[in-house]
Parts: sequence; C-alpha cells; structure tokens
Amino acid sequence: MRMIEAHGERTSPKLENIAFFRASSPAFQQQIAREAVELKAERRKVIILSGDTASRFYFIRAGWIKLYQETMDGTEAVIDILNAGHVFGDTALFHGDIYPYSAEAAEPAVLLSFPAAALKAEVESNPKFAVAMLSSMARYRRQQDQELEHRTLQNAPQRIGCFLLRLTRQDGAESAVIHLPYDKTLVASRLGMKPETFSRALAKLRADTGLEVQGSTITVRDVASLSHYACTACSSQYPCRDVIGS
Amino acid sequence: MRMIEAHGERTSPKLENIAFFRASSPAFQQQIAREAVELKAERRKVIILSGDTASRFYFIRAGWIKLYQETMDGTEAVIDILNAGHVFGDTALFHGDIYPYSAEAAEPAVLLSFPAAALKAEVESNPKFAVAMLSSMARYRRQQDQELEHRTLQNAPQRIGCFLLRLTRQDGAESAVIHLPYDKTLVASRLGMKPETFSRALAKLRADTGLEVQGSTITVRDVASLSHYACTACSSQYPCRDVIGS
DNA sequence: CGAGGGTTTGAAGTGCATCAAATAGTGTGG
DNA sequence: CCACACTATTTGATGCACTTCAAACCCTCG
Repeated sequence: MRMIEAHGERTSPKLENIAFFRASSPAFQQQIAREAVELKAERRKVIILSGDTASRFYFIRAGWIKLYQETMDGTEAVIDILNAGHVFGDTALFHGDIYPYSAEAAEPAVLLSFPAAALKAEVESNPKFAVAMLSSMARYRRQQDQELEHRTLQNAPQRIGCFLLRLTRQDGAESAVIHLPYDKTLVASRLGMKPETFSRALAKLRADTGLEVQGSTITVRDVASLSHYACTACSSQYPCRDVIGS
Repeated sequence: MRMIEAHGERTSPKLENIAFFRASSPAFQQQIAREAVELKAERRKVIILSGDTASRFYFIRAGWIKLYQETMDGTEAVIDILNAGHVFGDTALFHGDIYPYSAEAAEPAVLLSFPAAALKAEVESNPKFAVAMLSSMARYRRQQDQELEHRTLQNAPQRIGCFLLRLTRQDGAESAVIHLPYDKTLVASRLGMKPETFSRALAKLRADTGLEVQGSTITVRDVASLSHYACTACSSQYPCRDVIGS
C-alpha cells in the first residue's frame, strides 16, 4: 500500500477542520491559508534540518514523518514518528526560530506548509489558541516522559508489546488485529533498538504471549496476556490511552 | 552540607522576582501570594503523587526535587531532578487536574505551594503569561528530546561526561571543578543507570579523560578532552547550553 | 564507638549490539 | 508474466555493556 491518495483540490485548504487550528482566529486562518503550500514528499525526503532557520511549519495530511537527531558520524536517534493530523516545526517559535530536530518522510507523505511568522503573532494575540497550544505541548511532554520511562524500565519485547497495545483501540476487546504503520526497521528505531533485536524480540513476544505474526499484520489473540506481559514494567496500566483534560 | 538556609521572613513572598511569574499579572500575583504556603521538606519526603488530584503547584526555593514514575513492583524511573527556581505540578492543568508524575525531595528542600485553580484563569486571560509558559514548556520539551537522544546514543561513561559538562559554566575555560549537586546514587538514576554502573563508568571516565575524583568533587583538567569523549555520540557539540530565543 | 546509608569492588549472568550471511519481499524492466 | 536488483527481515555466532547479587569499605552522625 504505497499509494498516495490523490487530491483533486489545489485551492487553499479549510483550516478550520484541522485540530491544530481549531482555536485560532478566522483572520489568522485566512491569512495563513493564502500562503499554504502543498508538498508531496517521497519516502526518505528530508523536510527540515535541525539547526536550520525555521521560516515555515508543517501539517501532515497523509503519510508518516520521522523526527530525529543525527550525530556527526551519521548515527541517528528517532525522537518521534508522526502521522496525519499532526504538526511539526511549530515549536521552533520558541527556539530562536531554529528547528530543534530534523524531519523526513518515513513513508510517502503529503504536507501543508505555512509561514511561521504569523504563528507567533497569533499565539501572542489569541489566548484561546495559546492555551490550545499549551495543552497539546503538555500532552506531548507527558508522552515523552512516558517514552523515557519505557526506555528505562521495559526491555525490548515489552516495549514492542506496549507499542502494539497502543495501536489497538483499547476498548476492552479480547483480541485485536494490528497493522504495523511503517517498516519494522523504523518501528525498531522508534523503540530504540536495532532491527535484529526487534526481530528477535518480536519472536520472543510471540512465544511468550501467543500472538501471530504475518508480515506486518499481527494478531493478538489474548490482549490481557499481552498487556500483563508489557505493562508490568510500566507505571500506567493497560488501557493507557492518554486522557487529557479539556 | 545538609543545612537548610534559614529564612526569617514568614510574609507572603515577592512573586515578581520569580522567573515563572514574571509575565503574570499583578492581580494574579497578589491573589496567589496570599494563598502561598511555605513547606520545608526533609530528604525523601514525598510532595506529590502521580495520579493524585492536583489542587496546588510548587515553586522550589531551595533544595532538589526528584520527579519520577513508579511501577507497582516499586521500581522507579526518574524523569527529572529540579533545583531552586523551578516549578512543578503546574502542567497538571492540562491533564485533567491530575499530577502526571510523583515528586519527592532528593535533598532537604524549601518549597512554596500555590493554588492551581488561579493558574488556569491567568493562563487563559493573560496572553503574555501563556506565551511565557509555552516558551518554558518548549524548552523543557527540547531538553527531554535531548535526554532521549542521550539514552539512545551515549553509553554510561559518555552520559556521565555529558552530565558533568553541563554542570560547568561552558565558558571556554580549559579546566573546571565540579561539585555533584546530589548523591551519586541519584545521579545514576538521573542518567538511567544503576549505582554500581555509575561507579564503574566514572572510573572508566577518569581513566580515559584524566579527570580527578574526590568524593563528590570532580576536577576536570582537560575540558576539551572530556567534551570530545562525550559529545562525539551526541548531535549537539560542546558548548551545548540550551540557548532559547526570546 | 557503633549504626546506617552511600559507595566501591568482585564474580557471574543477561540483554542487546555487532558482524556476517541467508532468506523473503517488492518493484523494475524486459 | 518472469528474472533481476535491491531492500527488508531473519538467523547465527560472538562480544561488550550493563545488571545483578554479594560483600567489603567508607563516611557521617548520633
């Protein structure tokens, strides 16, 4: 499934349907929509580079975007992998207009980019929008705290288990069928491990909790068993959806 | 040096001198100062518990506060360790008034606590304050991203080296004398390793970069050598102070 | 001086990484 | 539609890093 959905429209997008802009003023939406640019990114295409001057920020329409940091010798640390509906490059506002991370398309992606300058004005003049941004930033922060916890307390198979559980609806169903949203290699780096380790850890997870693996489709027969296996080494218990107050 | 500085004053604190409140309105400051409570916390004293209802947030006057998460079996993951000037418990605003982490005094501490309810109103009504909070949240987020990078790319001795470098003034001086701000055991957990590992890794660091260790006083003869040793495995290069735009 | 916590050291085990190579899968051009 | 090229994934063998368990040491403080 490597296809990019075709978009007929080339006109300015309707920003009011995008969660990120929901609390922003109509004036701002109009202004920014006029300057929106659609960008189709092939797999591996680099969108922004850590340290570059941030003139624009990006909304993901489709595909997956990897945020990462890279050392001089080329090794990289994946910070996060975002999908449709998310925004990135916006926090550069608070870093002297310098992107704090690099971003590239992990899967073919469709992006909308907007001028960053207007964002600052809107944040400063529209309290509702500022609060919305604070709220999403807080949610993100919580997520990162949890990520750090996982790296500290969970071993490789448990991290995979946890990752799989977070891909389910968490609605109490006994079993679930999961589709890995991107490469196993990428999942591995997302979880801070090598591809080889991922492969072996998944095999171990299969042996220990009885899930079935066929390519990137994974069937969890016994969600309870998997959650017990993974969530034992975590401070939050299974239905661990991030519930965030208004 | 286990002494708590004596504070004669028992009157309401002057909030305008606290960075966190700088952008807040005088009315808010007065209101909140009236309800301020000073709290002296012994080492190990638990201040807030993850999951508890958040009625107040805390400003650190002195000492060190450990933020952490704990699993049911008692193992804990340290999220961060804060010192004087920092605020914690404030982000509960954005998590349905539930503390997203636990906090305890890592060293004897003096805290000021304030009612959380007023904070929400101020954030919503004072754009300047909201932006200031956004800014500090963004800085924090960046820090956590870097933390994750360190855990991913640096080994134990390198993480210690990086930690030490961040305790220096980073002003280009050739050598530096560092005082560990708290227990080695705590430094270890802050860096995501066991005390034994910390001890051995510090010994290795000493052997490899020629620093001198006497208890919790560490003399770095050759800062350049240490930074080369540690920062090779990191995306940011040595004088890596978080410089954040206005 | 003795108690208790912090720190170091030793010996052994575990988990993940690394290097190397085989296998499976996918997209390409013929 | 098939063979080839290329990438993703798996598997094997081995090594290193960190942990674990245990015990000694050290330092501070009553």
